[in-house]
Amino acid sequence: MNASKLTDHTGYWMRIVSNAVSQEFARKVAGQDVTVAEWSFMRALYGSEPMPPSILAEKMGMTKGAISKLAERLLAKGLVLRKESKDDKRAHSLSLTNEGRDKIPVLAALADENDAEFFNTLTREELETLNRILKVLAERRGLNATPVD
Amino acid sequence: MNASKLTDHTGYWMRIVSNAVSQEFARKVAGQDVTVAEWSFMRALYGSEPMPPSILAEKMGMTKGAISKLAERLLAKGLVLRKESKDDKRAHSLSLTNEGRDKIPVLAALADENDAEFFNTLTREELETLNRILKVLAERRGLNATPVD
DNA sequence: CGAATCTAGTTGACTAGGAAACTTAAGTCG
DNA sequence: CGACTTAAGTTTCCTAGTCAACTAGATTCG
Repeated sequence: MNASKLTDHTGYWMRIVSNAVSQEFARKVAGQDVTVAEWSFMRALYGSEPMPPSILAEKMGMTKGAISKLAERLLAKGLVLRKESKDDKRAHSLSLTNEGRDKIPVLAALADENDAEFFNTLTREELETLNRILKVLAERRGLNATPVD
Repeated sequence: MNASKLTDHTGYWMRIVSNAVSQEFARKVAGQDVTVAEWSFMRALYGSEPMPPSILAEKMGMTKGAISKLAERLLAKGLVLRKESKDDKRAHSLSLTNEGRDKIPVLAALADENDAEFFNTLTREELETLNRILKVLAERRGLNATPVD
């Protein structure tokens, strides 16, 4: 390796850009009394059957602990519902409340707006490529195996 | 907006993928007694003139406070040097120590390895597109205005 | 020149998330 | 059945980063 040059580090750039996008989005959703992680959580839940925290953790690429705390917060805000499992007393499932579901379009609109702000300098084709790549990468790591409806 | 479908949220997917990449990388560099942010910090410094914390904050998309603490840690580890400015007693500049510089290739190798692990399923062309897009986005936000040597 | 303002960087209070220990509930298998 | 082992979630401890208040050194301008 050359002493003064570094090859591209995709992860490095991705982290920087992602942080910027998330930070800006955080500002946008703060007005809705929701954090970025909470949006992520709700989005993962949206349109799916109720699911256990463990699955959610996998989908979001977070630990069980983090999900546990997130769920607690969302529960307190009345946006998420926790239901015990009948056959396994350890397990439970999480789903959106009506209030939570109602909030999705609002948050999605903010997400669209934020995306636009960051990514609208890309050509349509570039953006599609980017989205496709990100989803492929996510799926390949078992992240967010959302039914591609 | 359809009630059951969400459009693509590039930021959402980027965050999830980026987190996964960073988490894995964190595990890899832990053996070098360095964190991801510290690597980022050192990488930003590498091959450039000594620079003030404020510039570094901009490049990395972090706050001054975070940089201040990061610098403190790296200083303690002997990887970074802090020098007072002559003409402005508030200001100082940060640069890598020899030890810090020596560590770069090792860390870069780990970064390469990590990148490979995540991104080698992409075609060469996809990867180039991804890198190009990320850099464009970073530059457009004034992030990491690294001289493209 | 001196008061007000601005700027560079640090510090403290707070929040979020990871790792690992822990709790409780299932399974397994002699 | 009863002792181990495994699994689902929670909790505790710790680290890292944001935000806002703060300190100290420049700068401006009456």
